[in-house]
Amino acid sequence: MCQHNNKEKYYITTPIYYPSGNPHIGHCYTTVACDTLARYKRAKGYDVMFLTGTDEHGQKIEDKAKEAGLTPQEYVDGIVANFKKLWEFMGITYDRFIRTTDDYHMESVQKIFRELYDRGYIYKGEYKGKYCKPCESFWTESQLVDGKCPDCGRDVTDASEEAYFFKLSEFSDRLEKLLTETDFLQPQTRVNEMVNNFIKPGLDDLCVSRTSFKWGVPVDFDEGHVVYVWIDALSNYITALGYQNGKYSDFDKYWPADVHVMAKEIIRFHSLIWPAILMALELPLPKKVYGHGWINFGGKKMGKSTGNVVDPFILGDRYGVDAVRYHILREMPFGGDCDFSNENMIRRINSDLANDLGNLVSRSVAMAQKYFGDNMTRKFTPDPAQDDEFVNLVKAMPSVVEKNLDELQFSVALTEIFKVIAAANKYIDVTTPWILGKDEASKPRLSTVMYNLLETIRIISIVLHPFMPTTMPKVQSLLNLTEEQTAWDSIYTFGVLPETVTVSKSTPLFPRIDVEKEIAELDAITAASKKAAEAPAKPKFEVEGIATQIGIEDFGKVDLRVAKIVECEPVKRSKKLLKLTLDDGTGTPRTVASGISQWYTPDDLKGRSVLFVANLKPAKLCGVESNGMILAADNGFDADGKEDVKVIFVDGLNPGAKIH
RNA sequence: CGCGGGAUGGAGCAGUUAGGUAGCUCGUCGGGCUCAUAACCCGAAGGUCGUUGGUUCAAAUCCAGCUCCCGCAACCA
Repeated sequence: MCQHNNKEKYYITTPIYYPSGNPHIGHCYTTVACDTLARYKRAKGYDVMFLTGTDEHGQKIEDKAKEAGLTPQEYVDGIVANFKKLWEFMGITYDRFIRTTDDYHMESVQKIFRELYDRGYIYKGEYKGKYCKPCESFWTESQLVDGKCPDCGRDVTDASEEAYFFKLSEFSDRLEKLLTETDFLQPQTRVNEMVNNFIKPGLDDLCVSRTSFKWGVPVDFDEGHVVYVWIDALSNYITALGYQNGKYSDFDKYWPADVHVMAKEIIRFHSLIWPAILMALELPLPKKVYGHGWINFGGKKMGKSTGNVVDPFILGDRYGVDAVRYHILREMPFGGDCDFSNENMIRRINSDLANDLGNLVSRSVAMAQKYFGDNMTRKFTPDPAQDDEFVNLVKAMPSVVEKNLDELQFSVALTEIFKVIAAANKYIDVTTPWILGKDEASKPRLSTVMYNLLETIRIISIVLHPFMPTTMPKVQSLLNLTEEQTAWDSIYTFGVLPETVTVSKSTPLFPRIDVEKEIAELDAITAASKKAAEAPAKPKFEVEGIATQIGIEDFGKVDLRVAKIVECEPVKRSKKLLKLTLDDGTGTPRTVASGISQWYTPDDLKGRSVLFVANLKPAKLCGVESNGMILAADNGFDADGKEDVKVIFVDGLNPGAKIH
């Protein structure tokens, strides 16, 4: 073990998670990966700082809390407790947990915001959006519901509000260099995506304050403004070390971070916005940003409706936390996505953990006891033909594992370890201990074979410890290993195990799972939880509140007409739009785009008559100019729980007929 | 022509950067062993490497076109 006085530091972070819902298996992956790396680095003697936490501000939290009838703080407190419970359950050894609602963080954010302002990187400008006067609230285009205020359903007007902007555009060149000329962003395949999508088209300055909601860090020099997510959330990586606050004081020690780990959807924020903020603050940049893939289900992104059992608590309870940790780290390839299924997980647990690893330990320990009792003494009797290849393989493994762990290639590291496990099982077959055990004269040779096996198990137990922190100590206690014999640096030497090994009786480390029975049970759980989740949502067809009263003259402004659909085709580049050509009675064909392709195919619509708003201002949607709006009803939810929309057909009426 | 990823034996993947007998895990079938968690070891079957064309002595690999899948972004008048 390298016990230097000045231990090298290692600072690793997960993102701070958004607690608008409970944690799921995706959060688990990121956090388990970081934990494994943190444990590995600690074992190697690094002074590790492993940070995780939660990003608790913003409109969405405000809304969710309201829905639940709680204050935002009460709401996030509840969810954050669940996150912490899960991390404890999964054996996560984070050193610090930051919440953006922590006083010290909020204090730091205010100072950082002011510092950026003082340095001239933040300026006051105008944020354009849609405004609902009665509600006094701003909305973005995408928040609108049918072009109306999502709160009250009334019309909104173009308006702009005061907002602060960060001069992201100024860092364009430096960011491009950072991405293309260094290995800052991992995996490299993401670099093109960032450069082509965001840098080349030109980076816009970033809106970093809002006045439309209150749940956030107030801008301390301009009342009414709240710091928007970017500066609030990203700066957690430095405020948690005490940057601009008195809570902690190890910024100088741990910054810059050695690696920020995250899922790919937020790579953009960490590879563009975050470095730019740090450049503006004249702080060192993190050494590496690593974006991993997603855990999908049946090739599709994770979603509530997929109905898989993905509750990490349930999986951990049934199979053991270490098995879950192993599976997700083994399955996720470097940079890519992986597919999660209960079948795959159970199969992998059975074959890798029960059959190969568990059984290897079990049979080795059992033989040692059977032939030598509790204390086995090696009488060194090598057989190069049988031993050398195997022992050399074991000796070569640690450095390969370390290399892959350093590069966050967990699945490759595990594959390498399990090659040794397979080789050990084969070694037993080749050396046939049960034959050696029959003859007293071959006992010395037998003791050597057993020693090689137990020594291999010792080394494996150390390299697997960061991945499976609950199970490996059990293995080590079977061999009654001392602290030196389980130290990370001892894996480079084959022969650390003492000549006389004390062996304890073993019980199966990973019990075999009955696949069919287990799948059936999981399916039952899935069905039950799906039912429970849907029960309240399903039958509900809520009648929307009636909008505020209008005069007849207001209604008169809307020119409703009958039209016959003569042509209909999907709009390229769009998932939801259909392009309709209408006969509106004027003799001039009229083009209208309608977001109904989820519910209707072109053939459903051709030749049918519908109602539409004829005097709506034209708008361009995905390259199609739309001159009007087809009337349709929000018909609640269909049998699958999906939104149901029905176009109002009026077949037989004359195109152009006016509705009043 | 918005951006990116993918298509390899029944399933899941590696191999593509620096062209040259197509590899791994699971599953299937046959055999071996009996120390072990009906586990372990050996062997076999099974692939025109999405498609078309090009470069080359030689292409899963390089080039061009096409098809399909997934995601991001945009959009849901």
